[in-house]
Amino acid sequence: MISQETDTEQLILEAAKKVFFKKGYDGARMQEIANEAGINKALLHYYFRSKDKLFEAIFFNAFQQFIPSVVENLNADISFERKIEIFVENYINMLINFPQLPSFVLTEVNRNPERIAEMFGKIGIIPSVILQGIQKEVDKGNISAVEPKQILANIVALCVFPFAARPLLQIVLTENDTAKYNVFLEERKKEVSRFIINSIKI
Amino acid sequence: MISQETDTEQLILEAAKKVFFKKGYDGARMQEIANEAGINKALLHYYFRSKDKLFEAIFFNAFQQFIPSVVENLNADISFERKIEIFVENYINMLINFPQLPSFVLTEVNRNPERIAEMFGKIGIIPSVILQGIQKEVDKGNISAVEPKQILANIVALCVFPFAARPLLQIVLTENDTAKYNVFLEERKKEVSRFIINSIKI
DNA sequence: AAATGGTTAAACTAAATGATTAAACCATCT
DNA sequence: AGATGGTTTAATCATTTAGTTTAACCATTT
Repeated sequence: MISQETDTEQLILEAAKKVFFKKGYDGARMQEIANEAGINKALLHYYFRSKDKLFEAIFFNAFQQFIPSVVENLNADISFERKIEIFVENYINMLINFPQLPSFVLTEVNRNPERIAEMFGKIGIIPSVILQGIQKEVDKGNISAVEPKQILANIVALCVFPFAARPLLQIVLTENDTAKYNVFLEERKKEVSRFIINSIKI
Repeated sequence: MISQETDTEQLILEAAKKVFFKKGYDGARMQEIANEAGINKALLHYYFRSKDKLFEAIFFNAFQQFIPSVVENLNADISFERKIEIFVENYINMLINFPQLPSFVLTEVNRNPERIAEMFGKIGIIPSVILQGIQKEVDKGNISAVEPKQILANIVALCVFPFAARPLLQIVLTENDTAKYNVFLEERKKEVSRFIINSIKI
């Protein structure tokens, strides 16, 4: 019984993720999700009551995955440069595994910006910690006196944007060649940290 | 007569832009556009035949505005660093004036990536020119030997991302304070070019 | 002022879609 | 075998929505 339930529920979640990621909330159709899962449309409502609820499950999960937890890394006893290298490598690796994550989250976040604040609360992330961590490095004189805000924005932008804007950048940068663009993304793991470190070193 | 037509047509375009920018193609409703324009829904179809056609008009315009034309700037007889400063300042200024442009274009580009290639043709932009321009600077030894692809991606990412991800970044960076975030965006005009130049100088 | 032709609106249509209901199904227990 | 209770489906509902039709409107021309 239980295995039955988790199986179907899981099946639905995977199908819903696929469809929502591709079409967004407004473009997704319950029928299409049902087809994708190979089940009857009424089952979706049986398990999740409404499109909203089903979407919420998918979105919360995606949001959690998209917002990186950097706290452990920040406290580690290594140089700031090394911290950046590790973060960038890990985060871009994750994005390579879930390439539609940025465009999905950004689209939905823009569609409904109000509910985002409470989302941060739910996943227990305190943004200020990261900024303070960077400020400490400035105070210690390890990096040049740039506003932590700007540094953090730069790191995230450089990691995420190539995924969020892939359809455009793939044309502009690699003649719309998917394989070439994948190479470009691989190279960014080293390139982004080199770039960041270069720009903030004393 | 003519002024009548262009007036109504313009009215529709402005209303459509407002609604499409906020809700996206799938979330937008013809009725809402009509309300926004203060006219009857049938008039939308009278002037634009279909939702698709109306959207196409809005999207083409937005796309054109979003893709910067850098050719003149690239050929100007000034240092590469100065070119970057000018581009970044102009582009971020434009984005400050049309802040929803990035999220709208990126959302729609991801929803329908296939049609983008021909869009570039229509607006007469040859992406390779920009990359070649950067390569020339590398060859001349003006900047360090970084792949032009990476440099261009970095410049665009740093300019666009703070607008595309504003609802998230505003919480993380400026405690969800709109005025503070606007200051942050202003500061980026200087910050981004400083950042780029620092990272590619020999 | 009557006719003409473009413009606007009200009413309507057909299809799609999220949601509900009621019945069928199926495994487990007695 | 029959009852029980959760699971799945087919059929249906109510609403929304893009698009159409028909008539009213209005300025210009004759």
